Amino acid sequence: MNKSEIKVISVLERVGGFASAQQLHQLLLRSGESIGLTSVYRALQSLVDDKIVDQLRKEDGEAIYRLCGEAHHHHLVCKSCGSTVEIEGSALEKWAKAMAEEHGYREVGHLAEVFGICPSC
Amino acid sequence: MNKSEIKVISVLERVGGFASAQQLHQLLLRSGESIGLTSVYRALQSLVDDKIVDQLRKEDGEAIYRLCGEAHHHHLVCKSCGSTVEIEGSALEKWAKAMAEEHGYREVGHLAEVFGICPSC
DNA sequence: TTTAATGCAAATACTTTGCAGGAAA
DNA sequence: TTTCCTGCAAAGTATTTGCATTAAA
Repeated sequence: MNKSEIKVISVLERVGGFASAQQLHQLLLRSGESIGLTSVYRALQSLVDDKIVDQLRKEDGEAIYRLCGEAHHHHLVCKSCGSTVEIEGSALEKWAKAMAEEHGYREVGHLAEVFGICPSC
Repeated sequence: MNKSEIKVISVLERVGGFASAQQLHQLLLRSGESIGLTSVYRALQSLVDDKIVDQLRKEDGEAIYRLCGEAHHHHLVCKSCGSTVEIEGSALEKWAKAMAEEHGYREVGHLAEVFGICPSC
């Protein structure tokens, strides 16, 4: 955990939700921190790898980040405004495991996302 | 509905699931069609506006498209050799629907992929 | 002729990488 | 020293736009 990562975590805490790398960089500069955009990207990437930060994509393809809530979860994403909700996935885990076992697959992982239009859109 | 849009719809029908603009363009070229990447993007954008095509983003930010309301299946993919098996997904559909309803989401879709190491690898 | 469609090339936006200088151990 | 950290500048990638050419009506 280096300086950049600490700075990025603290600004993510301050934001309390999703923000893009560019926004986080601007916020850091405005609060007097000295940090390059490159370091923000590198810190975010490392935090995502360590599962400390969640990464998602807006409709326009820009990545947005926030501090992780729980361990393994999935997302319900609004196609219109991009707002997300973490959802419970034990039924999905079981399904993925069952399907993989049925076909003799080992070291099983999965990827899932549910999308739609949220109530406020 | 112009020529490009018709070509894009037909290749999406052939694909039967999600594909990126770049993939669709390659597929069209390989099947002997003459079309520019620009036209593929323009056709997709127009089809998305008309709600004929669904647009999503992969984790890496690339946009993927599929025909709306199309019944689809899922794949079990081998991380090692890339071979795939079609798997049954009714449990997953139910889960996705339940999660979305619980949060008041409409026009629900989902994206899921299971991966692992296949028996022969 | 008037309008719409097409595609190349350039522009754009976000993100990643190469590399050299600097900090830390 | 040796290793890691930084950030500028350059490169990379997906997508969009300007513009001149072509097809269609």
